[in-house]
Amino acid sequence: MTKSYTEESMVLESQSTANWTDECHSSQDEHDMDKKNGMHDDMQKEMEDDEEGMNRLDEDDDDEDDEEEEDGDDTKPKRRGPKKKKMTKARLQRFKMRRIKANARERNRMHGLNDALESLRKVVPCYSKTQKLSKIETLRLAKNYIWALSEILRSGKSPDLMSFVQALCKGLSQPTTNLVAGCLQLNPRTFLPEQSQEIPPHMQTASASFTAHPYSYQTPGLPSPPYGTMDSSHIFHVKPHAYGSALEPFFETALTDCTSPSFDGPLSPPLSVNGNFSFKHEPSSEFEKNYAFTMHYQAAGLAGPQGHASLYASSSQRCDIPMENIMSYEGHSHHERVMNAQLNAIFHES
DNA sequence: TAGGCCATCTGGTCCT
DNA sequence: AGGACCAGATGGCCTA
Repeated sequence: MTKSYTEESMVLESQSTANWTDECHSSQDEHDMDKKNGMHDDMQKEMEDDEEGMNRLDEDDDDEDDEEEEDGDDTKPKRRGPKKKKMTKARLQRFKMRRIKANARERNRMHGLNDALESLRKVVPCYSKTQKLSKIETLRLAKNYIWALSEILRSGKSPDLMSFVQALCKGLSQPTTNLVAGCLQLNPRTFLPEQSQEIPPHMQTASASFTAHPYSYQTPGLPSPPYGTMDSSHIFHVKPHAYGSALEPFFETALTDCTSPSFDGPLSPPLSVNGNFSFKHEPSSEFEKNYAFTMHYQAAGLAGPQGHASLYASSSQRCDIPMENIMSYEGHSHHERVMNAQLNAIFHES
């Protein structure tokens, strides 16, 4: 393993590996993990040395004071300033010990972070055990998801399918976009830039109106593609509007869609007071059948009409969804449970 | 083979 | 002093 060597670590390197070769009561867990992760041979050797050093720490610690006084080299002129402590064997070992413990903590911390990320993967659309979203894509999708749901809550209107998916995929890489589309049983090409002209006029309108995502990834500081390639403001060449007003057309369109012949239900908020969160987009043509997509979250026990009823006109007014079109999230029931819990929390906390 | 993603180590900084 | 957090560096794995 190549490391960024510091003075201290180089000393460590040269002294420790040569001297501490005896008893090794190393942690089997760490070794297994390292092997699993394809740890370098010399890295493993290093770890072994570290652990040996740890085991011998107690013995050597007793000698520390004596060794610290061994500084007596009279031939060199004395240096001013704070005396730099000599890196004695004991100090080296203490340093190594600290380093080992710090490494372990850091590993645990990162594992905790990864666990949290894994939890996040499970509650955003497109959870798959087999094809995991990358960390960065998970965060981006989650952010888009939260944003989209917030807008639904804020406006109290159902978004149309295409715009919702576009919102989800905003700023995501092409592969992730495909993945999300696949999970939602959509054809990703239907909302990719080069295919935009194939989108039915009403969908183009809806999509175009959803282009003012305030947190677009099309910013100079971000890495070059594939990131940021899905910003629909450049997809549809529509001028971004200011946040807030920008979404209104999107939800207005959704409203229109919901009252169009494609929807047999009345005007309906996607998320009712009872926590019934549902989209409906019944395909009205062969073309649209490709986009069959639904979400249906049943959140029992959420605040009743007295709670957040004011947000939405009536909990009984919903666009219900044909169950045959239910989205194909892996672990959908789990997803639902988590969502229910989250909605519960949201409604009960506010 | 290049690029993306990831796990790990490491040193620095801040806080208790 | 020690722990948490962070960012940089590095090397392994995987895929187009």
